Parts: sequence; structure tokens; C-alpha cells
Amino acid sequence: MNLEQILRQNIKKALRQLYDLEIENVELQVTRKDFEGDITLVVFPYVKQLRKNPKEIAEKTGEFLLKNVPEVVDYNVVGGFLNLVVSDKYYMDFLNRIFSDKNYGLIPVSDNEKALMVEYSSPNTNKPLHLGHIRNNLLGHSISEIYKATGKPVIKTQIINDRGIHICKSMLAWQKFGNGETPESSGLKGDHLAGKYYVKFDLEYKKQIKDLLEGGLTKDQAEKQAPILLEAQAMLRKWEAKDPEVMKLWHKMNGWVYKGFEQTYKNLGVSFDKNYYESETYLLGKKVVEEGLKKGVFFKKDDGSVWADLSDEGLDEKLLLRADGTSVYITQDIGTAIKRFEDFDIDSHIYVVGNEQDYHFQVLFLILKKLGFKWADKLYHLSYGMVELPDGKMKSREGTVVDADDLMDEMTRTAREISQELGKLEGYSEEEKERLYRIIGLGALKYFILKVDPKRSIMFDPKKSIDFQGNTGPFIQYTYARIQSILRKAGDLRLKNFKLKTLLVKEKEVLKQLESFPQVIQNAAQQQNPGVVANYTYDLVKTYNSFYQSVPILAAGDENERIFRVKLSEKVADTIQNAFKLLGIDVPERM
RNA sequence: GGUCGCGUAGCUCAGCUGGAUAGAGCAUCUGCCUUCUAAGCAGACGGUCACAGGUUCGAAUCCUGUCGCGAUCACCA
Repeated sequence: MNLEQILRQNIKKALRQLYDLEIENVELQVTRKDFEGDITLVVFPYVKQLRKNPKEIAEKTGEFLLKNVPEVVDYNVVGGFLNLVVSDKYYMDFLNRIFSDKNYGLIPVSDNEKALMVEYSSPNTNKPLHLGHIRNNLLGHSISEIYKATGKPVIKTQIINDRGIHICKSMLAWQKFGNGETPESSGLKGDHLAGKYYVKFDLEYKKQIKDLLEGGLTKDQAEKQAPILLEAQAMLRKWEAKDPEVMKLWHKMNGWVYKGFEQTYKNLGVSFDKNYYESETYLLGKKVVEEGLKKGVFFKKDDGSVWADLSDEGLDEKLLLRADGTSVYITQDIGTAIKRFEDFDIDSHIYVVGNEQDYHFQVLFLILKKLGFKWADKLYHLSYGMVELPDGKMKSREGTVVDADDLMDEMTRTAREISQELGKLEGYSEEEKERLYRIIGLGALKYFILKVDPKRSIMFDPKKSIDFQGNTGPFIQYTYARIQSILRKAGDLRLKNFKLKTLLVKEKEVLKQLESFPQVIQNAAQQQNPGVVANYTYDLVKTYNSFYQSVPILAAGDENERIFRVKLSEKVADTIQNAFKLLGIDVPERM
């Protein structure tokens, strides 16, 4: 039982014995810095029922706790706030209790609980990944790790949008203008190569539209009749008919792209347990929709198209199958969801997808519920905000996207420049240095993105570089590295036992921070927000640095103090590492 | 127009399951490296929590309305 539970229990007991009052909620909060104490009970909620003044209730309760709870060694009352002072011994025992647990705060994944599936990334295979995908990937990876740390088994997946007209566009452009160019011949990463031809298609398409407009066609006509678009549509039909030539080209170019994605994912530090491909699942949904039609869940219009009527739920009618029988986006998602629950023993599913698709998921979940799937109310959309540039949203057509690979390289470059300027890496090989620059550069990038509440949009200004000072990844990594330096010098002090009478305020502050880590993980999972972990880590580090700066550790006069402070420091470092693991950020031994 | 989300310091963000005087970082300014790594620490400056009502002992937080920004309402994905 932790301190908070002990206190809650005893406060209930106190009110019962003192006033014969049964209460549900005990409102505890961390005592504000300007007051003496560690934990504060707010007694206002009981005032009305008891018809006594808050000060008296607080006094009596404080007295009771002081007498009956060994961890409470003093109290004071300010207005309706009862500030409790917790014994130093409690915190020293706490440190001893958690010290040898390297995974402090992380609950081992349970083997008898059903898994949660998390879908993220979901790229198109016609262009490289950009900053928007980075946010998506980091959120997906981090939320998976956070759930695992609460003991929940997690299966990470992505749906790869590998078919459709947009894929044909880059294929066609490569066929027409590529002259057989390959990643090997050009030195381009496969996904960038495909992206290059996707852009080429668009240029040519625009040119043809312009010509047609000059030839006297309307804008609408020109957009629909441009020869290159007609060719792309013809190619899609051939693809659906499994034309060998087209399939061969499709396999070849997608192969390039997958290789490129693999490298980007590796650099970003994310991975998947299972891939789903749209080309393999897009037919599944059709069957289910047709069954739903028979059961009367959906209806057919005169032209033969199939719809879901969601007007009872306050939404519109939604198309599920076109008049010609072909499927639309949501049809495929229906099939994919069902397949996933068949393929794996999962009880819930999170889709990490941008908030532009809020409506889509609302509809998807409703339809699955209408179809009678029990798990339909265990589907969640982790909806996150867009990454915006100073002049608006990223638009791939307008060339304003921030490329994922470029950005990671740039972050590494910045880390290298700063490191070299500071020049603290004597004795490191070039290889070790380069690895370190990556850790720091990516740490800055990942923290920058993950510290923000997912539902908010992020402002990214390419002209301003991401900070490496203040509330940043490198700041926290730096604290970790500094502690490692101390631990290297501390020898076997960490293994000894300490005997102390009292703690300094700064020491106690750090221990209080450490104590809340497990609860922070629970909150982060519950809110599906890695930012909770990021901000906690920052607070922990701030508190530790303040201690570090004002209290000698290895230079302390008394050996018991040295032992205690080394152990405390080690535990802070462990916790930084564990917290950052949840964010997918590495920590360095030196920097 | 309907629906959803957001609006906190010059900028980027915490705080939002109601609690004490609204917190950080960046930027600007002041101190601190002969002692464990100064990517640090200590401090100053900076706020009508978009606005107006309401609920409450108490509202940045909950409710209603207004304004502003964004997304969405496709036989695109």
C-alpha cells in the first residue's frame, strides 16, 4: 500500500470516528511550495454536511492522523486546507524498497490478459514519410509502450495503402519519364524515388490541363479529360484485372518504397508486429456489407449503391458500396477491423489517426456496432492534431512538406554542432560520437513532438531550429549523463546501506517526485497522452537539478550522506531512462 | 450552414475528473564554473486564462451564449 492509499483510508476512518460521516472521495493534493507540508487534504467538501467550520474539521482530522498514522509526523491548518508532514523515514524506506528494481514503475506485461491492438503510421506507397507521419509514428509507438507499462499486452500494426489511383500515378510517371531509373542507379532512397515520380505526374497533369483550357474546354472537363489521368485510370483497371505487366511494375516500385520505409522506421525507432495491406483486405469489407444488406442493417438505392442510414444517431447516410459494386475507403476499414479481431486474441483497438478523420471513425464504429460486433465499443480513435507550418498546413502538392528523413538528419547535424562546440567527448571514437549525435538529435525531435497534448495541433517553423535547452529532450538526457558520470566515480557506494536521521528538503522533493511515477503512467494510459510522461520527466529533472546544484554528492562529508545521495541519483537516472523508454527516446552515458 | 476540436505571458506549451497567490521553457535582463559535466543553477521582467452570463463556499477548469482559428460534412483515401 502506498502513502496515498494509507492516508485515504485513515482520513475516511477519522471522519467516521470523529463525525460519523461516510465519504467517498478524499481530495488529496500535493502541498503548494509556499506552505509547510507534503500532502494536503481539502476539507471544504465536508463542511456543508457537517455544519462545522473548515478550520475545526481540519484541526480534528489532523490530530487524529498524527496520533494514528506513523507516517504523519506533523500537520498545520490554513483555512480549509490540512497540510500533512510525512516522515523522512517513510521516504528513506521508499528509496530502499524501490532501489534494486531497475524497472521501477513499469508493470510486466500480463500473459493472461487479452491484447490491445494499436494501429499507426498507415502510409501510402507513392511518397516518402513526412513530419505528419513522424508525429503519428511517435504517438503510436509511445502509446503502445505506455500501455505495456501498465501490464497490457499490445500488438502494433499498420495498414499500408498500397493500391489505388494515387499509386498508379507514380507508377505511370515512372514508366513514361523514368528511363529505367532505380534506387541503385540514382542513389535515391526507394520511397523518395517513387515520390519524385508522383510529383512528376502532377506537373504533367497540370500542364495538360492548362493546354486543354487553352483549347477551349472548361476547367471541369479539362480536369477529367487530361490524357495522363485517363492513362492512370486505365492502369488501375488493369491492376484490378491483375494484368501481369502492371503487377510486375507495382511489385517492383512498392518493393523500393518498403525498403525506404523500413530504413526510416528504423531510424525513428518504431516497429510493427504485423502489417496489413489494403490490397489484401479491400475485398473483405464487401462481403460483410453484403451480409449486412441481407440482414437489413443497410439498404440499397435504386441505382444499386449500398448505404448505411445513420440518421437515428444524428449523422447522415453513408455510402458503403458504389453502384458498380466497388468498395470505398470505409468498406475496407470495416473488413480490416473484423479480420484483426479474427486474427488475434484482442479485446480492444486504438487507431492513431489525425483529427481530420474524426467523422470517419465515428461512422466506422457506429456501423460495426450496427453489425452486431461485441467489440465495437472497445474501439478508440486516438485523434491527434495536425502539424502546421507558419504559412498553414503541409501540402504535398505544394511542396511544403517537411520530409522525415531530412528532418532527422538535420536534428543530428544540429546535435553534432552543439556537441563539437562544447567539446566534452574526449576519448570517444568517431563512431561513438555519431551514435551519440543521433541519440541527442532524435531526443530533441521526439520530445518536442510528444510533450504536446496529442489533440492539439503543433506549430513547426522550419526556419527556427528545435531547442536543445530548457524543456527539451537533450536537457533531460544531459541530466541522465551527468548522473552516470557520478555513478562511474562512486564505485561500490551504491551497494552499501545508509543510516540517516533526517532528509534535506531538496532530497525529500526528489523522492516525492519519484514516488508519483507509477501513477503518472496510469494517467498517461488513461488519457492516451504521452505528454503526461514527458512533462513528468521534466519536472523530475528540474527537481533533481536543483538538488544537484546545491547539495554535494560525492563530496559530502559523511559517508551515509554520500551513499544515500548516490542511491537517490541512480534511481532518478533509472526513472528518466524508464520514462524515456515510454517515449521511445534513448539516453546517453555521456554528452 | 450543421457537427467536432481548439483559444492561458511577446513566442512554444503545462495546468482543465472545480480548491490556497495561474506555472515552465524560449526571448530580454542580473548573478553563479580553483568543488561531482554551465545542454546547468539562482533570480528579475512578463497574465483581463478570447469575451459575456450562469452554477458553486470556491471557476483557467463545469454549463449557456458570442467572437476568432482549424477540421469535417465526397460514389477521394
